[in-house]
Amino acid sequence: MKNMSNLRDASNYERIYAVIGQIPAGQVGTYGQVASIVGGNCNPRTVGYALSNLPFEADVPWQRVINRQGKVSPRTSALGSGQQQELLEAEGVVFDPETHKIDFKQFGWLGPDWDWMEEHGFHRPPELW
DNA sequence: TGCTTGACATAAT
DNA sequence: CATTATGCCAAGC
Repeated sequence: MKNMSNLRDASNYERIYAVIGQIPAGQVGTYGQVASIVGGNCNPRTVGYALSNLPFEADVPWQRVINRQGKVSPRTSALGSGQQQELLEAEGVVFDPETHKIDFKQFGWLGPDWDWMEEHGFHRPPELW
């Protein structure tokens, strides 16, 4: 286990996983949002790629990361987007029965705690909702 | 080194 | 709403 108190020198993947790990149950973040928090040479595609490379057993709440449309990504790995939606619903996230989208105003993650970010060297994410 | 692909985002059409 | 185009970074070949 690495020293999680300083992620400034950690790889993008570790930073991405660390940020996603901060998303509480019942809330969802987006690929772009995670990328913004991680900052630097990290983009939405990098986040998606990192998650696609994520081992199944990894202790990362990957299901709480969805796309900007408010829907689970249609190309989610073997588990399938249906499974991802189930996991989120089990956490209290509600999908619109018609559009199959979640309401970011209700379930949108506002980012990690300020002190957590300061302690780990992250910067303030843009307020999207 | 260069090209292609990918669990994306955004703007234009 | 869908389709296209472009930008972005990491991996694989």
